[in-house]
Amino acid sequence: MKHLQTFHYVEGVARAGSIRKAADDMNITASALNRRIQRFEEEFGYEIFERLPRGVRLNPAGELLMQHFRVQASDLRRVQGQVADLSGERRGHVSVACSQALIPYFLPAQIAAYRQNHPGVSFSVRVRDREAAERELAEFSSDLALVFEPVHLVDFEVLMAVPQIINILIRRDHPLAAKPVVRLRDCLDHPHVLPTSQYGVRALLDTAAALGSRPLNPIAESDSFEFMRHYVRHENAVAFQIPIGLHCGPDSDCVMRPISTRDMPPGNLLLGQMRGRTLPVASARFAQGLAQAMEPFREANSPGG
Amino acid sequence: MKHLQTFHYVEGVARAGSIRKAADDMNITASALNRRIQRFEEEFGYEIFERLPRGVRLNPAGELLMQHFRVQASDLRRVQGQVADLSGERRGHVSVACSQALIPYFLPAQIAAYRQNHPGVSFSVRVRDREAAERELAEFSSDLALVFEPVHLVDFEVLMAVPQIINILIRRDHPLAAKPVVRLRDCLDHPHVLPTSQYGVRALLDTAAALGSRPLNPIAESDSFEFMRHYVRHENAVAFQIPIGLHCGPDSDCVMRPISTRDMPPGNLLLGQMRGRTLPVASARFAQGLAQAMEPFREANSPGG
DNA sequence: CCTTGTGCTGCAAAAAATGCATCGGTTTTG
DNA sequence: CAAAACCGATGCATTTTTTGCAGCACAAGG
Repeated sequence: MKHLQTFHYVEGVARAGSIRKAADDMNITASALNRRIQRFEEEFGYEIFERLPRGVRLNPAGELLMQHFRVQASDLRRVQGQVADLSGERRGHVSVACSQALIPYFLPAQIAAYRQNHPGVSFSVRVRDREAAERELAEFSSDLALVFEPVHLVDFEVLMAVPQIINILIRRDHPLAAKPVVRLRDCLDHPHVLPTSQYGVRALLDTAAALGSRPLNPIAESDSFEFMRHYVRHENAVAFQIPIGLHCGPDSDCVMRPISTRDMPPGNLLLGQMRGRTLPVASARFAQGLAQAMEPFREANSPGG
Repeated sequence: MKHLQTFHYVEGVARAGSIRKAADDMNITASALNRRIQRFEEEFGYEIFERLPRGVRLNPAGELLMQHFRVQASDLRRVQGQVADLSGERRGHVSVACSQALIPYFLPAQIAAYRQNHPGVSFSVRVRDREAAERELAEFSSDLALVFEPVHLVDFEVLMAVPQIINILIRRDHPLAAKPVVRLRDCLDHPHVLPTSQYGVRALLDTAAALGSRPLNPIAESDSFEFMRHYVRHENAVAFQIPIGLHCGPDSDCVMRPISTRDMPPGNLLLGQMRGRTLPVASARFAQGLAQAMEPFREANSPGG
């Protein structure tokens, strides 16, 4: 959209931290870009960048303005969606920031199901840790966030919450597979792999371990749940996962077992949006569908096994 | 602001109902304006005007877009206000749509008081009947509305409400001046002047008269409270007014007397804004002050006498 | 049937944005 | 301590975009 060009340029400069770099990124001359900024500052009435010896940086006024631009751009997309809707097209675009756990099974299935009814709607799926997912919402780069145990919850409007008991993922021949429910201390006695600290599962494990005064002693740590999932097959270790993230069929070589709630409280898987924002039609509908689909996972133990 | 130029043009065309007329109004050629519209429609992806044989008219998509533009423009002003605020200027502009009753005493005093502390803030005061005031809010042409007995209340977010007992305004030598509280039927026995039907006072009188099965029989009807106020001096008639609208000092030749609440329920004087909107700093502050100043008028009878 | 008013379009002129080279400044580097 | 590397700003020629003018086709009203 043409009249948002200024926004695009300002954003580029803010991101690059220098007009020249930004100009390079956006295939424009530094002088042209520089003048665009100057022109805009003039008509806006205030400088929005502070000029540093090594470049530029948004000043508070600029931050305010950027937020305004983001809202504006997002709202324009919403209007376009509504217009498409009333011309019977049901088009649109939905962008979701989500935790890794949702990537393999849950989200693909949900999106496919939604697209079956609305082929005109396209999706962006971004894997983000809890922190980044919330930031995406605030910056209007994502419409929805689906995260396990979000950190701040400022500007995060909860659309749906389902408690999730943390499960361990082990091989069928692992000694712990015999019990239907396992204790945390038993898990820690066996070799275990842990997610890195930016993940909600790790945060819960950290506090639980501290309370039980049993130190975590991971043989491996990773920011990839997929890695951990595959690793347990090799060394017969214990991995941790929330039930919604994994389906262990009866013919799978792995099983899941819930950790006793006496050791660890369930964490919350939250579906949320930017507080106060009016979502585009497509996103709102999709969120509704997601919420419905999340319901069965409420307090769910390891499904199958 | 440059990037809102399209908005300005679209609005002009929508208002004029024809591209050529709008072009004339806005000092631009019809061809240039026409092409702006076309270009915009192209990049927006949908037509926003329906072409009629005698001109153009916004289609539903266009209506949606206009609303978006209005929000956007209003939000930009808010941001500019905030920026001015953080550079310590405390500038801004407040626009108020209000009923006639507030014009002579209440609003001038309030605005003067506010401007004493914030000389950088300017004001627009528009006299509007209840209907128009609410429309102004919805179209973002006014930040605040101060109306007696609003009609629809959709999109009207109430910031403050004070009940107002309708008073009669009469000369000191009028027979009804003897009683501290008057009955409606007694008023109707005397010659009386009434506001026209778009006003809240009239609406309340209409229903009360209907309930008491006593017909209204105005010797004069006017849309100007000022006219009615002066008329009572000439023919010794009865006029109706809400207490906040008038100060009758002890040396005045007129007095006010409340109508018994057995005959008429108090109406509400409401201060409101567009639902869900974030007001500019200045407007929000001023609204706060207004609300405080309204408090003493709660259920107030004729002040002074 | 002609007049009036509409939106639309080809073409030349005017206006705006861009690219290039360069200046004056600060920081980094050798 | 000087040279190199960046930085934002600016003057000027060029390119791109926008505008104005004139005229077209079409529909309504007299």
